[in-house]
Amino acid sequence: MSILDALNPPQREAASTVAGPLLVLAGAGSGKTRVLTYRIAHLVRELDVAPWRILAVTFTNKAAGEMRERIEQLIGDQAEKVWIGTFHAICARLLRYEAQAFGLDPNFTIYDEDDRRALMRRLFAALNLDDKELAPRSVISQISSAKNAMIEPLRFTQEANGPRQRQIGEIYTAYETALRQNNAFDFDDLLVEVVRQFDQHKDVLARYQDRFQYILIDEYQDTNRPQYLLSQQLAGQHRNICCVGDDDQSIYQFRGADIRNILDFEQDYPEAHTVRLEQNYRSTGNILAAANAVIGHNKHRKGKELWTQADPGDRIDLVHNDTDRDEARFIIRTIQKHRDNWDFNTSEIAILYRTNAQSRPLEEELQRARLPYTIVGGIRFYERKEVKDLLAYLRLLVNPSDAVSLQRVINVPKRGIGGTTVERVQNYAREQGFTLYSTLGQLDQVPGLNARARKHLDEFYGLLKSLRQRHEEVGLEELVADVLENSGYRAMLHAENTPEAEARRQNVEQLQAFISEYAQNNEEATLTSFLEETALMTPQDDAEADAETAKGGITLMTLHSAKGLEYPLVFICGLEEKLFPTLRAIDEEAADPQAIEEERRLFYVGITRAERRLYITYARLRYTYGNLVETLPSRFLEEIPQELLKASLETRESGWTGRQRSARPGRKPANRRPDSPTRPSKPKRTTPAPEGVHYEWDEGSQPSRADFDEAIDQEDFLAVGRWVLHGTWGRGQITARQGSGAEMKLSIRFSGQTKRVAVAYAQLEPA
DNA sequence: ATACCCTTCATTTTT
DNA sequence: TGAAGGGTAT
Repeated sequence: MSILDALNPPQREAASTVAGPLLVLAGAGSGKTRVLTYRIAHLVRELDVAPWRILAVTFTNKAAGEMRERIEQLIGDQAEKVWIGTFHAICARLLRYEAQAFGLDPNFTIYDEDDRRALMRRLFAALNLDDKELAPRSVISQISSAKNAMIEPLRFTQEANGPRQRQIGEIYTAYETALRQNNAFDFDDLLVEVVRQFDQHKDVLARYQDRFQYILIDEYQDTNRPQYLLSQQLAGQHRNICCVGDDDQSIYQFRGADIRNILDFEQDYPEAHTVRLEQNYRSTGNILAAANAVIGHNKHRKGKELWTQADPGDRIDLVHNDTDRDEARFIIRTIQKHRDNWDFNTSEIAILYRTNAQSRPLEEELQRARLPYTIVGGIRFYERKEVKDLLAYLRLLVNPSDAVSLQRVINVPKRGIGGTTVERVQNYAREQGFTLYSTLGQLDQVPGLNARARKHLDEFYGLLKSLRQRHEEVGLEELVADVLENSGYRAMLHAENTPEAEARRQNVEQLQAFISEYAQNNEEATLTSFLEETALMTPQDDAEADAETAKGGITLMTLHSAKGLEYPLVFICGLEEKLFPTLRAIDEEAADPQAIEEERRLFYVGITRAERRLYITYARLRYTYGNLVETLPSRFLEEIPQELLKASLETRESGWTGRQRSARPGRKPANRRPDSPTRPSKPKRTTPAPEGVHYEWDEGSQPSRADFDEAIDQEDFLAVGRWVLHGTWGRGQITARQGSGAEMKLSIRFSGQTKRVAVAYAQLEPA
C-alpha cells in the first residue's frame, strides 16, 4: 500500500522514479501538480527523505503556496520544511543567507519595473542622453535580454555592433554601477547574481548541492538561461532532478524563456528518463480535440497527443460579432443565460483575452449588467503610489544607499526641496562618488545650495536619521506608524479632502494591516524580509485579489495569466488577425516562424483551460488606439475542425444584433458614442438573412468592403459647409475634411475659433 | 513651483 | 482611447 496508489500508471511512474534525472512531459490537465505533490509526499513519507533536503521551484508565488498546502494535506507539518518557492524568491533568500560569503550587503533592495525606469531616467539625465533619440524602454529591455543571456556590460560593449549598441553598452555599464551603488538588484539580477556567485564560491555551492538531495522544477518550458544554469548547479551532485513541463505550453519565450531547456533535457542528462502524461482529466472530448488540432499546426514540438475518457460534450461555439462592444454584450448575455439556466454560476466562468486593453468593454458591460467580476493582473496593490511611497521610506531605513527610493520621497510630502536642489546634491554626490544619502550629511560641501534649501534638506536628513534610530528600537507596527506621522505623510493625506485621498488613506491603512499581520504570523519578521516579500509579489498574490475571487465573480484575465488555471465555462475573445496572433508575431513571421507558434501555444493554453463549455469570439470592427479598425478573423480559427463547432443556436434564437437595433430606428441622435457614424450600427447584408440569424463564421458572411463603405456613407452630414453640434463647443460649421472612415478629421469653425476634430472621438450631431 | 494643456505613444505577456 | 511626459502659462 503506497500513497502513489492514488495515481494512474504514468503518473505513478513519474512520482516514483526518484533516482536520477527525470523529465515529465505533462500535457494540460494531466495531473501535473498531483504528480509533484505526491512525489514529495512519497519521498518524505515512504522513502524517509528529510523534507529540508527537497527543493521545489514553481513559476508563481501562488503556485508555491498551493503546492505547500497540498503537500501539507499529505504529510502534515513536515511540509513547512520543504523549500518551495519561485526562482526569484529562492534566489533572494540565498543572496541574503550567503551575503557574507558572497561579499554582499544583506539589506539590498529589490527594484521592480518602476524603480528600474526611475533609475534609467536618472541615468539618461546624468549621461546627457536624449530620450527621443534612444528610448529608455528599449534600453531597459535590451539590458534585460543581455542579463538573461548572461552577458555582462563589459562583454556587451566589446561585442557591440555599431555606435548605437556601444552606447547601450555604456548605459548598461552605468546602470549596473548605479545598482551596486544603491545596493540594489533588479529582478534579472537576483538569478544572474546567484549563478555568478556560485561559480565563484564553489564551497558555498557545494553546501547547497549536498543539501538538496531532490530537486523539482515546475513549468520547465518557461525557464530562462540563468534559471537553467542554476538548476544544473544545484543538481550537480545528486543529480536527482525532476523537471516537469509542457513544450506546447511555452508562452514566455518573448521574455527569455528558452525552450531548448526542455527540448535538450535528454542531452543534458544522458541518463534521464522521460515520462509522458497524456491523459487529460479536465476537458470534454470536443474541447480536447480542438486543442489537439490547433497545436498540431506547430512544427517544433516534442510530440504529444492528449486523450480523455470523458464524453465529447457540447460543441464549441464560435461567434462572430460586429464590434468589440457587441462582442462584450454577447458574452454578458450568454453568461446571464447560463446563470439563469443554472448551467454555471459566475465563479465558474472565465473570460480570456490576448491583451489587457481588451478588458475595458467587457468590464463596462459587466458593470452595466451588475454581474460580479474580478480582473486578474491589474495594478497590484504594492504598485499604488501611496503604498510605494510608504515602502520607499521603509526601504530607506534598511538600505539608505537606495537612491531611487530616496528621490521618490525626498519631497513627498512637499517640503520645499525642488528638482534643481536635488539635482545639485546629486551632481555633487556623483562627482565625489558619494551616495546621495551620505551627501545629505555634508551639505556644506555642496555648491550652489541656498540657505533655505539647505535647511530643508537638513531636516529631511534628520528625519531619516531619527527613523533609522527608531528602527533599532521598536517593532514593525510602531515603526510604520512613526514613519507616517513624522514624515508628515499622514497629515498630507488628511489635508486633502477628496474621495481619491480617502482611497489612499485606506490603502495606507491596509498596508499597515498587512504589516501587522505579517509581524504576527512570522516569528522572525524583519523589515527586510517583509520588503523582500512585497517586492516579489504579483497582482495575483495580493490578498485583495483572493478576497475578490472568493466573492464568486467572473474572472477576467489575459491568456498568460490563465496558465495553470481551469474553469467550467471559458470565453476566449478577440480571435482576430493582428490581435491574436499579435501584429508583432505576424511581422516577425518571415524572419522567425517561432513567433506565430508561440501565439498558437497561447491559444492552446486558452482552449485547454475550459472544462465543459467553450466560446470563442471575434469582432469585425474593433477599437484600436481609439480608432475603429476593420479586422480579419484569426488564422487560428481555421485550424479548429468544423465538426467540433456549433452553429451558434444562442445567437440565432435571440437575434439580438439585428432586431434590437432595427426595432428602434434612429432612436438616438446620429452621433452618440456607441453608434457614431464611423461605427456602422448594422451594416445591411447584400443577401437578406433569415430573420434573427446572426452572422457566423461558417456561414461565409465575413466582413466585406461593401458593408463598411456603406456604413461610412452615413457621414454625408459631415460634408464641408454643413453645420454640426459639438458636445463641448456648441454649434459650428465644417470648413475642411480630411481622411475617411475612422480616420476622418474635420476642421470646424465655432463662434470664436476653429478646431480640428477627429470624427471618431467627437460627439457630433447635425445642427 | 505648480497647474494645466498639449503632444506623443502605445498594446503583448510577468518574476 | 488613455496614460504619461514635456512645455508653457500662471
